[in-house]
This record gives sequence, C-alpha cells and structure tokens, in this order.
Amino acid sequence: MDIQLKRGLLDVCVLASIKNEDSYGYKIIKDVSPYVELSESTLYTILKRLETKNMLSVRSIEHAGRLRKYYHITSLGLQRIESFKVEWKEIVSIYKFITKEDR
Amino acid sequence: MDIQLKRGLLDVCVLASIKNEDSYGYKIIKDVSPYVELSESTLYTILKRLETKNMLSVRSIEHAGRLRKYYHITSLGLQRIESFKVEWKEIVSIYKFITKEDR
DNA sequence: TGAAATACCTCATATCACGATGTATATCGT
DNA sequence: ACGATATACATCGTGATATGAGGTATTTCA
Repeated sequence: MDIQLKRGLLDVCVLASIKNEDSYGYKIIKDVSPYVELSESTLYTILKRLETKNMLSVRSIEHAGRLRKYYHITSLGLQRIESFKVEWKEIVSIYKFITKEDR
Repeated sequence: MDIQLKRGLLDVCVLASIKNEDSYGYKIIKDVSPYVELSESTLYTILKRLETKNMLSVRSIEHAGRLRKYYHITSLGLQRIESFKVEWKEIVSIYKFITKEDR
C-alpha cells in the first residue's frame, strides 16, 4: 500500500487497537498488522506522538520479569476516533470524485 | 480535514481531474477544491512530482496572451488510478477495523 | 546452547503539504 | 481612467512524519 495513504490512518488505527482494552507495543503491532503494515520504529514514534498529544496515557507494568508499557486511551483519543468518522465521509466523497467516469 | 489523511489522496485526485480532459493548474484547483482543499503551492508541487514520475505530460499553449500549461495523463498515470482502486479496498478494511465496536 | 520470540528504544534520512512571496496580464466595476 | 479582483504561473523554507538500521535485554523452545 502506498506510504502516503497510510498517513493519518495509522494514528487512528493505533488508537482503535487500544480503544476497548489497554494494550502494549508488541501486541498492538500484532493486532494492527493484518490491516496495515507497521514496523516497530513507526509504532513507537506514533505512541510517543499520541502521548504528547494526550490522546493516550501510559503505565509500566512488570510482566514475566520484563517491563511492559500499557497504553490507555484518553477522552481526547476517543474524540480523535470520532472526528475520523466524520472525515471518513469526506474521504468517501473524494473516492467518488476519483472513480467518477464522465467529467 | 487532517493534513496526513490528504496525503496519497491528493496525487490521485489531480490525476483524476485530468483523466477525461487535459487541464491546467488554475482549473485543476477549481475542479478539485470542492472535494479537497488544495493550495496553489501544493498543486504545483504535485504537478512537478507527477511529471517527474511520468504520470503526466505537459505542453504549453498560448491563451489570451498568457501562457497556459496543459497537463495530459499518461498510461502510468492511468495505472496509478487503477492501483488506487485496489488500495481502496484495503482502506475500507482499515476503516472497518477502526470502527469495529467489540474487540 | 543458540536461535527465535518478546519487548523496549533512538537516530538519520527522505518525502511532502503549505504559507509566504513573487511575477505578469486580463477583466470588471465605479 | 484606475484600482481591485481574477487568472496563471513559479520558488523557497519549514515542520511533520514513516521507516530502515541499529541498539539493549530477557524468555522460550527445539
């Protein structure tokens, strides 16, 4: 898939993957990968960005001797998902413009 | 609309706007604007990029004393539109992932 | 024992949208 | 006659960002 097309989708994908249940980096990749390719470096960049924007909160939990950082969605994160749903309508109208045959 | 979401959509929009009839910068903006906001600086950047990628060809035509650059879509440009249609299915599946309620 | 999986992180690079800015002519209202 | 607006092109610098390459450390399993 085109790199540029993924932009804007990725942030919301990550938010969606923690929406119903807190999750951590490694698991998020597993969950999202079937839908969008997502490398580790990209994910951690996104997680940091979303944290800076207060769209998620973090808490470290020890698990099997290793540290895990669990990410929890905030109300701002939920709002981001909602505004994406609005933007989706615009995207669909753009899609129709692109695929329109006679113009 | 989110800046990032536009990426990847813009190039294809421009290609779609010249698909059925050759067009020029100023007209392309008028045609595309109702669907996506598009500034002049952005458009000319895109046109140059698409030309470099051989997705369109250019020819200058004198019109009312002023120069107009008409853009014509190439077979590579048409291919780009077709591959977008394939990518669209992926985008829809991502949308479903994002809006899925129980996970 | 050693490879693969789990789990985190950083840095440099390339791509790109866009505001600001600039040039020049035509048209239209007053 | 004149100034504003529309038409039509172009460039540059900035900020945002996806990703490959690299790094650390533990656990699991063949």
